[in-house]
Amino acid sequence: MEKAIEILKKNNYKVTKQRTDLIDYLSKFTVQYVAINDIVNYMRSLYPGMSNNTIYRNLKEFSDIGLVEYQEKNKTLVKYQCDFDHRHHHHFVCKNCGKVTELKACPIEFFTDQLPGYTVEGHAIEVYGLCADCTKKLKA
Amino acid sequence: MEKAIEILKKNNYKVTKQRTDLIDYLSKFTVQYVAINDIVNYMRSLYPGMSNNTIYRNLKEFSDIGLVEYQEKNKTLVKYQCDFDHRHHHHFVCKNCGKVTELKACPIEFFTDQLPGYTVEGHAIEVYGLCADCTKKLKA
DNA sequence: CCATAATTAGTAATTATTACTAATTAAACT
DNA sequence: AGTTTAATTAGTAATAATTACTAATTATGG
Repeated sequence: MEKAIEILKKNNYKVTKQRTDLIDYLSKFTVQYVAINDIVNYMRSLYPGMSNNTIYRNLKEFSDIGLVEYQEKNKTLVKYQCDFDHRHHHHFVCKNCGKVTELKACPIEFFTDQLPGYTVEGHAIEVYGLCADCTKKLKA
Repeated sequence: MEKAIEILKKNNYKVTKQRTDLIDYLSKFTVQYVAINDIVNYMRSLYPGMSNNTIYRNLKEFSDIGLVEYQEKNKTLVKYQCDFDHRHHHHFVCKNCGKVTELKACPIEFFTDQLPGYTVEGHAIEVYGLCADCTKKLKA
């Protein structure tokens, strides 16, 4: 939380109570995604007239500075990014329980090797299936 | 085109003129994406009252049987998949000209190796940047 | 040609996101 | 602490994208 506030300040964003409450809520979602719609409902319970604009804008800004990640497959879901030291990584998402596992190793050279002369600027990777726990459960 | 019709039949889909006209139009987009909205406009020029339902449903069905691919990053864009023999592949998308380059080699083991006990069912990969032509042009 | 199950048209509703302006407020500076 | 100002938010509305529903139509198999 304090770290997140630091990051806000470092990027010249003002620390408003809407933003701290939003971060506080988001921080519950580090290993699973939450629907933007749920965020809207929650924030409206704190700030009855809160506008979509404010929420969508903040999520986008948080994403820009690495506090938040959108699910690749479904951009209406977001999660909190708490591992501020390792911003570049990818995700495995369990289809059964929704748990997200971070994938540290990234095979981007695998692709750049196939693209001589190209300028590779970015990439999106997401892996789906069943986590170890759900694999066990569903086989029993 | 004939191959696509075959695939439709093999999957027990009826061959309607709407579908053949849709495939005919889609077949122009093998190395770049087209907006679903453009497809709607085009199809309405042939069938004035054509419903969204019909177009969205057909695109989804075509995707299911491998005739069409949605862009990962922006699901409002689709392209025709003509290489029916190599369904599994990924894409490089040029941010400048929109040209799509197929990536044959796929490093999924890179991830499965990091996920002992997990069941990996699928994955989405997309790479972005400048193609070789645009890299040359933009550096001059 | 007939039967029928799939497909489509036509219309409407819903969901998700963006746009705009006036009011408010955090932060910087006296 | 008060003042300034640029960023942020509320409030409202509009737009974009997608899905839902039912009656009419049509491709396909017999």
